[in-house]
Amino acid sequence: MKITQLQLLKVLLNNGLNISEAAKQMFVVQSAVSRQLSLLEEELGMPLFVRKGKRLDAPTPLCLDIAGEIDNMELALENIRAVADDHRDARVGELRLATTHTQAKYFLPSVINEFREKYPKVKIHFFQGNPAQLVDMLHKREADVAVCTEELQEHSDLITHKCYDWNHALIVPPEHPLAKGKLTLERIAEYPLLTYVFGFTGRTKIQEAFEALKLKTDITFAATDTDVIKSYVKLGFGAGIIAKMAFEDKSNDGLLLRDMSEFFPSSTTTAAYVKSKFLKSYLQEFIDILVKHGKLNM
Amino acid sequence: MKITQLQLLKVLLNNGLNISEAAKQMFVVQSAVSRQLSLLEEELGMPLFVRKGKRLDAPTPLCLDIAGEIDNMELALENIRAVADDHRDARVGELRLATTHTQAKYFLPSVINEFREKYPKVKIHFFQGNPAQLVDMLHKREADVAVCTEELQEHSDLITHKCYDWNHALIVPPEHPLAKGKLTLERIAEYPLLTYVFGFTGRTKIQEAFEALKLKTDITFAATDTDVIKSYVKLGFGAGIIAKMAFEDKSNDGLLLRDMSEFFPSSTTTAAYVKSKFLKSYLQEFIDILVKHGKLNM
DNA sequence: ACTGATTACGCAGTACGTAATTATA
DNA sequence: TATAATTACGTACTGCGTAATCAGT
Repeated sequence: MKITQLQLLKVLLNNGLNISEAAKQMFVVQSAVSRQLSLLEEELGMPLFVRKGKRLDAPTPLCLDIAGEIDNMELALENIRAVADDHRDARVGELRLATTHTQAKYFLPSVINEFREKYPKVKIHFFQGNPAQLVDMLHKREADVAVCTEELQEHSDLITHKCYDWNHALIVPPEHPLAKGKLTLERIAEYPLLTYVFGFTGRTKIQEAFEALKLKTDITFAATDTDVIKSYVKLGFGAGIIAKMAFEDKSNDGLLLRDMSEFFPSSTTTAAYVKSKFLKSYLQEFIDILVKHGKLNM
Repeated sequence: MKITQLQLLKVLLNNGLNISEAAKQMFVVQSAVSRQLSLLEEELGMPLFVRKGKRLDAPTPLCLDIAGEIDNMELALENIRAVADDHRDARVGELRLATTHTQAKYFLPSVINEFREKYPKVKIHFFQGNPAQLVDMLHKREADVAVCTEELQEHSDLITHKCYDWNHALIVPPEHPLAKGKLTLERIAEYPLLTYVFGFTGRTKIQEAFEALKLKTDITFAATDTDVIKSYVKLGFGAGIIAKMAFEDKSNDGLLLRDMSEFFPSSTTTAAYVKSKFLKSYLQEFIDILVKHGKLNM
């Protein structure tokens, strides 16, 4: 049983059981993949895929049962390499950070700044996505750490660190009716709204608050990031509901901010990584900085 | 990075860092081991052992950090093989059972009997040892399941199943003064006692009960198994304190049993296996039978 | 016809063994 | 001196690539 044979199996599962495609990803020719797969099946004494003629049609139950163990093995191997890298030189390496636009733009800059000062030689890679994608990146080990607001606590195979709590706020142009007077959800619901798409930054909490009062909202427009929402609010498309901290920015030219913390429960921004992952020392420290800056923000 | 290179590292650590010895265990010559070790060190970019001239003197911190991950990897590989074996034929294989003498003799026979009827083709290997050794065997994966009374619940990397509770009892020859009259710990402490050695079958509970009353005991004789204790009790060496269920045996010829459940807290016999181990279907069922028979005993 | 998988065969890299060398107890 | 580790070199094996064959869309 060879490491590459087992990895091959995962690659096949992730590429529609296409041997040719798997071969490309592993930088070998099809015949090599075909043979290694046969050898592995022979060693295990059972087929890993049901064939339709010569094509792979579906994974066998055995194959699926094995897949999880291969994940464990790959993680162990990556950890071994990480441990060695850390012992060799704990100040170099890369940090693959998966996060959402809002966190990347409004929370992380100061964190990254402090981190870069301490570890100038660590290459930082940003990956953006929705929270579900971020979790997926962690599981596939394409990212080391994820930072976002939703979804993270629910996964028992992730270790999470609370960074900070925040609330939502309303942004409107000065001439908008909601710019003045007492705010209520009932009043707000009368106007077109712009906010985040589902799965992002507390969108469900917004939804639930309105629904709890049986209010129908006119969410004209939903985006993944605050900047887009702001732009359209400026253009007069309606009132925006955004993460409050996303307002602390120079480019708000003229928009008014109104607190909405009384209407929606606060959200928590969280950092996470996979449970049995070995954290190189600079990753460990990155998490520490994240949490520290989170506390400063509160 | 090759599987065998990583396994080699564990073998070295388990054999006093002796390359020649490791070579024997891996069925290759010394030079092969030496070279593979060098290659691994080269790939990791750091030495795994500090050398004293040409001999390995001590593992580096890196080496120790890596060792745990290698365990995970080996476990994953063993699980893969086990899954495949299970899919190929779930009725054959081996069951490596680590247990103490008392459990092997008085609790397990009926369990083994039922199991063998269902799985006549599974080879059963018994390993005996003290509870600490049993745990060690699980960790080194030299045994699949351990059954004993102590030590198991405290290990968070083991999954445990309660089998049954039991109490201690006193055995004496008919002519012994303790054969008659009301039993008290004070009275018992006046006579020479025979019981289990430390680390076995509730010995600490016996100790603690006497100490709680500030009684000094004369434990003349301690053994790992009940049979030996019985023999010496018959020879008049003193009174024996044994697991009560160990009396249900033909060969007690003449010894008297007196219940002691009021003096010592009951003990629990438990089955355990390592947390992330894949259990073949017959192992799963073996555990079920263990628990079932445990309940019958209560 | 075209895409995709298997089989056959030659070549290259890797790992082992034997043996010589060097170092330690 | 005996034991243990490294280095050198020849050999066998394993895994890849090219190419031909076979099967499905």
